[in-house]
Amino acid sequence: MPEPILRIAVDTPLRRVFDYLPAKNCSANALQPGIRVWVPLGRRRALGMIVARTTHTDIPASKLRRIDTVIDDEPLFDSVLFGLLQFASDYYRHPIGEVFAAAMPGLLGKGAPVNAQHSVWRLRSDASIADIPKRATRLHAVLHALNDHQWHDEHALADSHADWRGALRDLVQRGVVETSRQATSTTLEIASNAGALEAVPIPQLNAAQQQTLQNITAALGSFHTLLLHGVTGSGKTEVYLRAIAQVLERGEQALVLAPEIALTPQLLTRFTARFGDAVVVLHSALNDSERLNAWRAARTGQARIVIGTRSAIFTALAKPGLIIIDEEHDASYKQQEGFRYSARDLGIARAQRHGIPVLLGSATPSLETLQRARQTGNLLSLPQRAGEAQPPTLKLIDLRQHGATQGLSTPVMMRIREHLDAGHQVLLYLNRRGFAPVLFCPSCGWSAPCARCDARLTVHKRQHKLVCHHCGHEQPLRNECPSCHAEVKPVGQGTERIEETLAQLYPDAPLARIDRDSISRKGELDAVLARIQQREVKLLVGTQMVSKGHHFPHVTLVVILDADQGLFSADFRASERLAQSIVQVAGRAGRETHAGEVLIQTEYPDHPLLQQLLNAGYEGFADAALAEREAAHWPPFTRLALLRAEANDLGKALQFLRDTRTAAQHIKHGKQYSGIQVLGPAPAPMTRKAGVHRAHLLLQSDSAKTLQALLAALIPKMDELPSAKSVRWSVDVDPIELF
DNA sequence: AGCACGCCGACT
DNA sequence: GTCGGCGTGCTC
Repeated sequence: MPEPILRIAVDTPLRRVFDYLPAKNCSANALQPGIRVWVPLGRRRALGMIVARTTHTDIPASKLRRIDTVIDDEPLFDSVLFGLLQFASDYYRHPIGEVFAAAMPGLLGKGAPVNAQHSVWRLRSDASIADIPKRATRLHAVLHALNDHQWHDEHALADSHADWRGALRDLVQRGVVETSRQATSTTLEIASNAGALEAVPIPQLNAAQQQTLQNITAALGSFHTLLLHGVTGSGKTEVYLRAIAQVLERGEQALVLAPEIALTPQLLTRFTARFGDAVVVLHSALNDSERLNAWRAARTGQARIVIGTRSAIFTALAKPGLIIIDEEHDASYKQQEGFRYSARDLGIARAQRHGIPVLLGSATPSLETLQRARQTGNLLSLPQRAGEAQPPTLKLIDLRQHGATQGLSTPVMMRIREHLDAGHQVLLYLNRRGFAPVLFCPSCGWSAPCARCDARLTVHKRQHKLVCHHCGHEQPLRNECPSCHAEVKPVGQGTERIEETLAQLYPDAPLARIDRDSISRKGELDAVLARIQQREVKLLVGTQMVSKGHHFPHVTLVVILDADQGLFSADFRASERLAQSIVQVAGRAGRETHAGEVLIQTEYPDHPLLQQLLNAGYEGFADAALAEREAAHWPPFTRLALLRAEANDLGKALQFLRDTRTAAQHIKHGKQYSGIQVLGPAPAPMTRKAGVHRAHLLLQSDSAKTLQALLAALIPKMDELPSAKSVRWSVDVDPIELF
């Protein structure tokens, strides 16, 4: 009988698998899909994942090599997760080996055992105990404990002698005792202790929360995609906690995804206060072994609740019961380089494969999710704030009518004063860090450019630097124009400048700024948040960082300093993002007893987007935006794939994409790919970034299926194009950034 | 991605 | 005379 052939995914950027012969002295049954192996690849050894067994290969026998070592004795991923990863590799057109590598903690990718291990010892069968002197009581004490010739662990030997470790070391050295490592067995606790740990009373659910929870409970046990559209402060988290308690009652696990920025200590405290050490967290601050331990705990079922960021969607789970994706609209769920997956979309696919519900929560759902929920009817709403809190009132401030000095209009300045005088806190939002976005010469019109990007340098006054926010390049701040030697001026507003202006206007009000420049370490953010909580800070200015996840219960006035950045963008998603930002920031206001006030500064108060948002809320905006998307054939009514190319000169990138376009047209002619538009190629909006020139080709399709079929045929052709050699290119399926 | 091979410039 | 620059090609 011929030897089986193993198809193995290796961690390389190659879009194919490799065939190998079984390892020597290895039972064929040990080689199952999902098992990791070490294989020779070229001149190196690589970690591979068995994806299939066959009996036939087209690879000539002379080229076939043998698996080196089999790492696992059971598959790392269960069949559902394994299938999901194969699907993801297919769907996102990313090399399968890299997909597997991305799905496991780093140490597993380096060959670490999947199960926790501990040392064990036993008496060697050929041991000659007679040679050990009688007076060596320490050694004999340990030998006595080992006299049944079985493997013993630390617990079994610890009582034998005070220095049992030293004795074992000696016995191993004498060749009397042998040592090994055994998998640490774990017991899956099915009994739930949900609620038992809560020291503080569990809040009562209001009627809407109760209804929502009932709907989620009813969905447990089968696949549903549920959208929980709950306004800020409506008590989504409490609903999650109650739903999770139900999942634990069923003896199942819950997987909770959140954006990194929303994984605040407060949120984690809420989970651990309710569920104790049943919770594990997977976030960026963990080191490799902590991450592996959390992952193992989830896989064995010891951890009943897993909270994590994007990549946690790949956590192996012993008994999954519910997937929750909080802030599902957040762009950070889409990986923006390499394996460009969406954790939200894979979360839905995973739930479907497990036959469990997935709960997508947001105050500002993505249009994709909203459209899906409207079609399926699985829309759960929490339209009101929980408790006493009132919704904030939104008002536009017409900058053409009022003008602004240093970015602040007169009505805004007055309202800030009034709120401060009433003893309240004020939050100002500006999504632009630094002092000013441009350093300008009024005499000759020069403005400081980045040498490597098609962008202006941002003025950072305090650090006395000019910084490119796209490539990180820095140079000293200058006062003089390099071409005409006139004095140069910072133009426009950044958070640093607003902070300075506020300090001058309200010298009595303690001030804090929250952006990437003022907060470098996570601890600093917590410290500032604590000062705000304790009302030591009265004025708060910040970027996106302040708009996500944090609660500012004493803030009664929110000012959106510049609403106009997203109004006229070429990117069809810009208006959605702007609406989400406005609603999210507005949600920071008035979360306690005082009603909040939101002032939005704009040059375009009549803009339909702002009008819809003010008059009809996020739902009204979404209706209008969806109608626009449908008319313009944008997602969610079509599907996109973006082909990006970069090269040291733009011509090469464009030439490659023109060749790609020709190849795509060719494929389209050969088969039935109606409903696919090939748009471009075109230079990227910021063509030169960090010294490389970038261009795009966009594929737009009526259906995901045809788009997939076209990509499947097109990508191998792209690999073979001669013009591919001088460019770096990548595929982005369901892109969210079109540049 | 690694990792080699291979063919042209500045150094002990 | 070598060390080493990164273009090109291959990995079952």
